[in-house]
Amino acid sequence: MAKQGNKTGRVTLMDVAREAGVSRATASLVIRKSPRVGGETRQKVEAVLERLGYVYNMGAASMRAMRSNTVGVIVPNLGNPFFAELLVGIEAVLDRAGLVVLMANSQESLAKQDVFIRRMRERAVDGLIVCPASGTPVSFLRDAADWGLPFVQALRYVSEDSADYAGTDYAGGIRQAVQHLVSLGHRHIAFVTGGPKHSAREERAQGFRQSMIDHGLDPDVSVEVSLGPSIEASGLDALLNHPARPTAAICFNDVVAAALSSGLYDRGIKVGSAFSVVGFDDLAEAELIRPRLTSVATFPAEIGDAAARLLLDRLESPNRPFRRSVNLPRLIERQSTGRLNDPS
Amino acid sequence: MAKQGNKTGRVTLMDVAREAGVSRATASLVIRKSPRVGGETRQKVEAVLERLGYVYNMGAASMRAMRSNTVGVIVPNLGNPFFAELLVGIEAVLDRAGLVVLMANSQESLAKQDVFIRRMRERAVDGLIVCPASGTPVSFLRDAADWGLPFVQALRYVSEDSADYAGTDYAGGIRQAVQHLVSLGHRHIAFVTGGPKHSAREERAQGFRQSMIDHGLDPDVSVEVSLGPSIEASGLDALLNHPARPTAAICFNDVVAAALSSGLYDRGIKVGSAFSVVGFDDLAEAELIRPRLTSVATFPAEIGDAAARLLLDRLESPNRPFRRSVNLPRLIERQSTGRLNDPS
DNA sequence: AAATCTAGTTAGATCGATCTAATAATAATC
DNA sequence: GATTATTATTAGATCGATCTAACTAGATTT
Repeated sequence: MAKQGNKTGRVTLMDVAREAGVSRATASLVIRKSPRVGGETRQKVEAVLERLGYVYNMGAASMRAMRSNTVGVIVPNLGNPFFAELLVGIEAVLDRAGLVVLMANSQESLAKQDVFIRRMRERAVDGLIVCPASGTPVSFLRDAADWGLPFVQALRYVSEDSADYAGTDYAGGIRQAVQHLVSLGHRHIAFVTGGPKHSAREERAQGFRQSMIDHGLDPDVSVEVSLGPSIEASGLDALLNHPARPTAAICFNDVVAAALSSGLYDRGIKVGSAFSVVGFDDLAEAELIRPRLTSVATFPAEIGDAAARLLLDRLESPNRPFRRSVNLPRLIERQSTGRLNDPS
Repeated sequence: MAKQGNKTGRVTLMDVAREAGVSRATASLVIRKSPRVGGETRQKVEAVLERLGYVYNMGAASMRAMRSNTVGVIVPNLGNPFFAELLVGIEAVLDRAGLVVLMANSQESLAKQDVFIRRMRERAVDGLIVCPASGTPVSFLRDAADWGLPFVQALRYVSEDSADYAGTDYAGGIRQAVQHLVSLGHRHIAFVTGGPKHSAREERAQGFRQSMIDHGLDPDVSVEVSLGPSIEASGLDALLNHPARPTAAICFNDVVAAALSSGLYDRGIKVGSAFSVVGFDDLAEAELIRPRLTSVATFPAEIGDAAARLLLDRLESPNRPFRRSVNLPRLIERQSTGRLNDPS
């Protein structure tokens, strides 16, 4: 309880050593749980540790040990529950490994992203998990390599083969969605997208094209809308008045799908019968909106889990070859998709 | 570009000093933007800084300077978009102040919360913003004070007057909801709650009781449900079969409200006409579900903003008296509430 | 011209841990 | 019984910054 009489008021290893009648070095070995210290000494030191309320000073330690037990995580849009879930998964794994998360929200800004990475380097993070902001240049990965900074890409990649990557099989997810709609009789299917451009979006768009071609259908029915809480009228018009007369739409993500679904509802178009909508990500809201949203579940927390594991593995052996961890998404059929009515 | 030949490979202030032909001390003054260094010298050093790709070592600095420019933030449930938004607000303010966020998710576990706080102390955070897990003892604040750790409570408080607090006027929000329902003709109103117990929940419950009493109505119609993506049947039964025959419900938060709304929908009870539902928090989904959810907006990002400012102020002057920053919530009327039909 | 002031710079100690290499004490081997 | 291992411990250097207090050299005052 009684504080030691050094300047800062903080209890240091030196205080502990003095009090326990051992050297700093021995005290250090005790807190690091080294087996090279005798049982009696260990107990004595541990008692003092507890009694003085000693708290490890990671800053001092990381200076010599070259290990901060801290990891940086940068997401592009924390306000999106999808990324929040990703963070949940990452945090849970790193927590169990005794690591702490330095978190930052780049808001898709390259400038911010750069600043955050610098701040994290200043804090000597052991590694970085980043969902790269839209437009991140490839030099990004080269820089990280130059700095010797272990680096995992999550959800999006800048380059597939020069860093670890954890994501999900976006194209495969879209394929399931197309397959589902086709089996319900739909032939004219639109892809509705929006927001910033990046690999995850590109993969979905490509997956859509390819799946449509595989089914012998027109792959060019694509509509771009601006993202927001609700869909703007022009986007809805573009979809409904599209020359291809789509009867169903696959959306880039659930936010777009929810906006589309409520937009259709407001125009009196019955979602699930008159028009089918498939979302992507399967956020909690997919289950809550009515009609319940059919969506491709991507399990963001699982992806976060995988990303964190990739990083842990790399910290353990920095020179292992790069890996890709690709989760398999799964279509969750609900009420927003239905069998195509014969046109009247 | 050319790396200096020290052991770790890292460019240090010493390298910079040598290269620029000045002392470490001067180089240090330059990076700290001290006015006590000459213009010519400054430029020379800055050029070298850039050329060598110098990165500040916060760990080394914080050891002497007693400042890590790092702040810990602990939330009880990151998966809830409400807390994610709070985090967005906190992060934005701290980012602008050049501080970095150490983030942790306590999942309402006191044990985890304790571990996280220790880890943050180990990393010498300058301060802490915490939404205390349910059941956090008052000793918590005393400990923080003992450790000299600047501490802000967000959304929930353990004690009102022994630490800063940023939250919202929960009782006032509930009052608006009651007022709204009463003005629509409702007389039998239920309060639907769930999840862990804490000050924010208590304030809402108290606010409900008081508002009902003020309107001369029965304040005791309260139903507890278990939180989850959808509402369990027993909770719904308890509400609908309640002896007081409520015609409207005010929910603890939007997650409960959305679950209730869809539960009612599934039983064929028209929300907004046959039964009115008011949510709390006004998450994005309030706008997306159908019927659109009437909800009390609490602007979590704003609360995060306020919490972060409180912390910044306290870091600046550690001995100022404690403050409470209470946001004013606002009822957003949508479609889930409607005038009471005359009972048939 | 001596004394005082100011602005710019710096050597050396220091923060709190870890690492290296050495040492002492005991046990195992020949 | 001398030599080699093994185990437990430690003194002192070190990581990379900041702080303190001192020291220039030139400008200003007396």
